[in-house]
Amino acid sequence: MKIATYNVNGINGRLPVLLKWLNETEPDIVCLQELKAPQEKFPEKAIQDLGYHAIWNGQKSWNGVAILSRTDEVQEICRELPGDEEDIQSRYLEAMVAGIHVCCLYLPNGNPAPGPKFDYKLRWFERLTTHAAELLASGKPVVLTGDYNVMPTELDVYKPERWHEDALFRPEVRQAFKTLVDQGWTDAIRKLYPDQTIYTFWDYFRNAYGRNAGLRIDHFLLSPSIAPRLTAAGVDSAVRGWEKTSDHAPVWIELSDE
DNA sequence: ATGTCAGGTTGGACCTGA
Repeated sequence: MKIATYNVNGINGRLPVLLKWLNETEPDIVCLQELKAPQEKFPEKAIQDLGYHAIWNGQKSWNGVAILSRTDEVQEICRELPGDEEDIQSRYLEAMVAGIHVCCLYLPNGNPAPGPKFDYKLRWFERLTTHAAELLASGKPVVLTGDYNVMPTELDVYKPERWHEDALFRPEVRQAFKTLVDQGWTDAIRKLYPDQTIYTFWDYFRNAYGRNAGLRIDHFLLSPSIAPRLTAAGVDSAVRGWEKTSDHAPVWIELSDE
């Protein structure tokens, strides 16, 4: 079974790219982030026509997450991260698919830092960590995936010295990611490729993709009950070179049958 | 500092967020 995560950066603006990629790679389960579309503007028909069930949590202009499945039904569990009833940003969606507890998240960017946006990012991270601990304690097979907006280590940044003050790389944020992973989660890409330079994002400026000036900020965290099933993982980086494409590339993992 | 996108709008040119 293949599970993918993809920050599409506008699902309607990038729809041809999304559909082409789905057709070519046929992931079983897909988590999408940055839909940038209100609930009623999700391209449900186009995605259904490719054979996918979908649930989504939309929002006008910004954010927005979705979970797609072409195997089993998607049984929604919740559409907000617990811990702040005043948080109205659509950044979280959790569902049961094919016996797997799938959590799709779009962690706040946090720039400029320091500032209220950075504070919001850290609070969001704390809420995620609290919720993740409960999921771990349940013992269920859980996949916690999406755009974390964090480069965990210097290996995940093309020029670390330029990013130390950025909200995606500041020590507080890297520590927050480490605290989360240290609960017992497996970073799928790093488990299989501990020393390789692997990026999932290249910004639109200065030919970043052409120069491979990238970041690794989209991650798969696996609970101990599912991590032993991990057989492969990768980034469909060629998609980043397509016309009218997102600044992120799709990331995927392959799981063996139980 | 630079640079490039998408979505949105006190309307086709500028704003925000990334």
